[in-house]
Amino acid sequence: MAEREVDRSVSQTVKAQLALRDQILSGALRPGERISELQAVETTGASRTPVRMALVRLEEEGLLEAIPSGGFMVKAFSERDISDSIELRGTLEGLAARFAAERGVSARELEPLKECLAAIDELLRQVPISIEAFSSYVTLNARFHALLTELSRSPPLIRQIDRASALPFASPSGFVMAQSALPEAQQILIIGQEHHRVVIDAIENREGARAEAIMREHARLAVRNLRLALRNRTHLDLLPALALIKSATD
Amino acid sequence: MAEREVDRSVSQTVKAQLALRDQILSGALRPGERISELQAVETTGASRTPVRMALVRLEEEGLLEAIPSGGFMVKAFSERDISDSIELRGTLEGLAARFAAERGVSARELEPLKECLAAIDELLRQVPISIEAFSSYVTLNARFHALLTELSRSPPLIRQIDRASALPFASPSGFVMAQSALPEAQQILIIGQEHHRVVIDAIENREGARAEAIMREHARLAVRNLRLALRNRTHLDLLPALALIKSATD
DNA sequence: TGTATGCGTTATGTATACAATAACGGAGAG
DNA sequence: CTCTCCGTTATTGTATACATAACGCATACA
Repeated sequence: MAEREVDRSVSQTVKAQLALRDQILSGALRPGERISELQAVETTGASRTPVRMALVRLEEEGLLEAIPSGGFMVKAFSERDISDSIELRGTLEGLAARFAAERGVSARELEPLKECLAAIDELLRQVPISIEAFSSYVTLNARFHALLTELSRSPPLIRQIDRASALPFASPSGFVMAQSALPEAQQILIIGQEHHRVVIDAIENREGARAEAIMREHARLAVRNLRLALRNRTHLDLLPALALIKSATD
Repeated sequence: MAEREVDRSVSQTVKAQLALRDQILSGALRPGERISELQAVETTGASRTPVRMALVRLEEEGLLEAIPSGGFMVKAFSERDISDSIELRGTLEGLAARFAAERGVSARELEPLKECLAAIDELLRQVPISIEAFSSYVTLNARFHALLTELSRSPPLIRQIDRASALPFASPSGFVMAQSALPEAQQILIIGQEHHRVVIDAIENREGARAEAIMREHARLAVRNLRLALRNRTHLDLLPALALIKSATD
């Protein structure tokens, strides 16, 4: 078939990677399910070579698992895998905060962080928070975490944090959304914002240990809340990525 | 050419990946240098498809960097990148030690760690240590760290530590070899062994915080020693992987 | 002499054909 | 009726051909 429609604006590899990731996170492909290359070729519109490159990348990202006899399957995660991933990310972010504090950060570099902080404050003034505001919160929070990571000025650490965030439930947006399933959601967001404020203060005052400690606490709080949220399964449709949890945890 | 000699014992992709990694770590390909696919095809004996898969994997490993206009180049690291990578790994291992301590480890699981410890003690009894003994030490030390990581029983964490060790200088073998360049090498090994002993003790007594702290100290020591070793550039041929340091640090 | 443009060469991105292997099903024997 | 073996089929692994974009060089014009 020569009349394959080709979108030349992005590479076929990237297109296939995005499409497959969507399929996985949306739950169209279930955990444990084998991904057929041919099927992926049909659904993504790319040919086998870019599809295979995308599969390799997704495996490295942690969303897929190589099958010894060949091919890939969608990875399945236990509840503990998820909480460990969040704690792992918190530990890495703690190190980033410490690096930032110890190495010093100019007022100008801290500016965007403070803007984020102020914007979130504004959102949280609403009681109860609206859906739109919550959506903005998710974006701003992710931005805050990304900026904080950057402050470490450590490419290897930034890279590792990015990798740790590849798992959707371990990303800032992911765990905020998981927490939102709880009745105390608003209170949780306010506490989280307090953490944000403290870490900036610690970095400004070059208190590495405090900066690190608060980010770890931030993550531990997220873990506790995730545990609670997983009890209230009814709300979990808020986090489609949780489709990745293996059903064995039921 | 149909008469390409093919080794069917391992996949061509793996073969290419190993061959390319060797070329990078041995310094045959210099940092910043662009890797030509065609050239890689010739040197590895695989065809372009497996070579490309290997390149993608090596990029994800952190040894290569994608060039925006296409293709890959050998990544270059600054001295700080290296020390950050070691500290990063130490932080992750600290978390692993804490998990092990908090979650509890049976005596049977601790057995192989203790065997490692005893074997290293045996080696360190030699003063000065022989080349062969040092080589055994490198292996045993890597084994100790791998076993400790496993004790965390956290697949996401184990995975992340493996990734952090992909950079050769950040692996246990890597930094031990870097330290060996120092005149105080033997003393350093003895201190490291003391750390190993403490972490096992902490895990046995379920002291998570102490187990974590000692692993982080272990890494910080390695960083300090690496800094010293980098001053004594004359000895650095002991660590071929240091070919990855960008010459800008001269 | 310097710069800009155009063409040619080379390398990468993509598609597909071919080969090998593993999984699955059916048939036959115990 | 069940287990095993063989054949078929489907899917992955590999190779290569083709398309396209980038780089460099040369030439011409300012």
